[in-house]
Amino acid sequence: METAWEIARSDGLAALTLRAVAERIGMRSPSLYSHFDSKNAIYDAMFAEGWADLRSLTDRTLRRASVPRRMLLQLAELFFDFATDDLARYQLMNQRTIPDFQPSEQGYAESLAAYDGMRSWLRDAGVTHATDLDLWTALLGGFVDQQLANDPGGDRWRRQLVRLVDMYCTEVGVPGPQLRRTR
Amino acid sequence: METAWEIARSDGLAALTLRAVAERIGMRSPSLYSHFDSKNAIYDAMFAEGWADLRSLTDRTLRRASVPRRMLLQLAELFFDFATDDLARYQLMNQRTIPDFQPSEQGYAESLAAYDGMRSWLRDAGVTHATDLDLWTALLGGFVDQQLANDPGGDRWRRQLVRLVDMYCTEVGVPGPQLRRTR
DNA sequence: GTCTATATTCTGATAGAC
DNA sequence: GTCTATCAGAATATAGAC
Repeated sequence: METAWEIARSDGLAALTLRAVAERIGMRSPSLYSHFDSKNAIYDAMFAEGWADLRSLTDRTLRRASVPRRMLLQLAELFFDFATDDLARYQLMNQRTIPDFQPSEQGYAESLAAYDGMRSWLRDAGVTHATDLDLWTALLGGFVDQQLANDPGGDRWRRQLVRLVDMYCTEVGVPGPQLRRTR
Repeated sequence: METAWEIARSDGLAALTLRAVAERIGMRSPSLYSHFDSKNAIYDAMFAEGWADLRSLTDRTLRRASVPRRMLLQLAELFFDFATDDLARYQLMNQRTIPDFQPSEQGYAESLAAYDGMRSWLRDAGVTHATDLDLWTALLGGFVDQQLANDPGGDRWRRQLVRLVDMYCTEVGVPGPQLRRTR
């Protein structure tokens, strides 16, 4: 798994091959079939691991009962940094990059669990409407996408996260003063 | 080109092969090299065509001098519908799905021209700050991504576009009354 | 411009010995 | 669990006849 992630990160998600994985760990490709049923099974394990990592990171990092707007900003920064940290992982988790790959029931469940986790944090901030949740995911995803596509390694969108959270909070009615003073 | 688009749409962008293209039009794959230098040259032509189509569609459809908020809504709907109409096209134009592909200078110029077009429409609405433009692209892209990934063919995010435009206009200071009355 | 033929390389996957 | 050997097929690309 480690090696698979390394290859996906450096050469692209679609460039992942069994031979490349096996070679790097000093094995032959058929031996991998003792551990995974197919290549897609590797993608699937990576998919599940990505979502599990995001969830555990969130649980370890965020603190409840802080000022709602501050908490949402932390949530946004956490997700943004996690996502932009690894393009291949983000593509696997959130975009349909690999034509044949579809997550298994387990993998899908992992992604739902992560989504539920995020939902509970938003609930703590008083956000419960389904449309408000959809708005949140779209805003965050959009920022991540632009950062990855148009300024990889930079902070052109990352530095507007505070503004984004303020705008969102105002829109959905999260109380509290603005986090940011000027444009 | 037509056939290449068809294959990319139905089987995925990465599933595009010279053989498949040639077969569908009653040719042999080597013959394609009389028209394109390489496979990536086909991707490149598709990339440029996608951006050119978006630009010409925008120029043909939008009207200047309407109410700023209305015009921005039209711009948003136009882009959203164009993008969600064809996942493969969107991936090619906006995401790094094909590991080896990088747009040529011409293709890149086409994308810049389309971006300039969008910028001029936003300028007409009084939006000029670079950060405000970045915010616009991120918001729109995020909506498109969520629609494609989580509700393909549906309208779960599409129907929140009015809300998005209102929120954006309020944030960046586009004058005029709200387009929408309730959540 | 299109064809046949072919080079070269890579792919995921299986059979079966150890 | 790991190996060798191999399958069956696919991929992009080139050479050269017509």
